[in-house]
Amino acid sequence: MMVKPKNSPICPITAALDVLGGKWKVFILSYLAEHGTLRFGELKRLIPKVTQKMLAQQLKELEEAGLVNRRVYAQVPPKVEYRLTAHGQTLCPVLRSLREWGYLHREKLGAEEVTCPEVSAEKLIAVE
Amino acid sequence: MMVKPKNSPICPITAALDVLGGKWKVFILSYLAEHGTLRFGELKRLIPKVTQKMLAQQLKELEEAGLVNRRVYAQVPPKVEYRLTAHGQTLCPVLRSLREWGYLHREKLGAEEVTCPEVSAEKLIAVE
DNA sequence: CTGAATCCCCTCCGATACTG
DNA sequence: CAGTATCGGAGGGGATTCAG
Repeated sequence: MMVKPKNSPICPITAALDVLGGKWKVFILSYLAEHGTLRFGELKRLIPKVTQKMLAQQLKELEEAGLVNRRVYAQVPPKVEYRLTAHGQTLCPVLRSLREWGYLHREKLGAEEVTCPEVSAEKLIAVE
Repeated sequence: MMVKPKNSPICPITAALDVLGGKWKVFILSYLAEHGTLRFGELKRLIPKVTQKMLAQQLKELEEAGLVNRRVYAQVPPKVEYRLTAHGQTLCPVLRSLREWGYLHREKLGAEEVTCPEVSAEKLIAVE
């Protein structure tokens, strides 16, 4: 009697991207995975280019998705901490995998960029 | 979009998202990882909601990023095949990881929908 | 069949200002 | 400190048409 999905069976990729697709969500999740618990301002500092508005919005969506937990301390000045939920923690392998690839990918880009920046063409001839 | 400042030490996440951030790129890469080689029309059929324009655009960007190889057959009607480059193949673990998580996440969503959505004790008390 | 080119709507998101 | 509210520009991306 499991009234299953009236909707179309969503593919796994879609299911994942629905939740992770935001412009800053992977950053947020990644930093939370790394640091465990972070305050709003700490996240803001870790992701300099995000605006307050977007950070708050993305955090809210992540919370609604059940990936992030929001804890408010009743004090002045306000203090709000964010951390991954148990379900959010299941993303850690994915985030590590992505970050690892990004690291290697960046290295490869760096290797390709060697062909130009500051060394004159003359000096490059010698190589290879 | 894929503008990368020359000499800034980009974090791995940024490096990864610069290349994968497009709306359809993960889908494309995932299907190519699964099928090995696909024609344009086959990709279009596998991702029904993408438009021709976006599919072509995203494929072009992936090609420029060095993740996808484009092979054109000189014949009429035209035939163009896409596949992952060697470097693109290094993404397979990431894609598998993501897809696996999406699958489990989707299951969890289904399970959660059975429960009462009225229960929202969002603030303060956060037990785990 | 594969793709480029146009038009154009509509969402996203940045800047700014305000609140508790 | 941690948000919310509002406005407005930029551009993502959809529909359509043209081309090889």
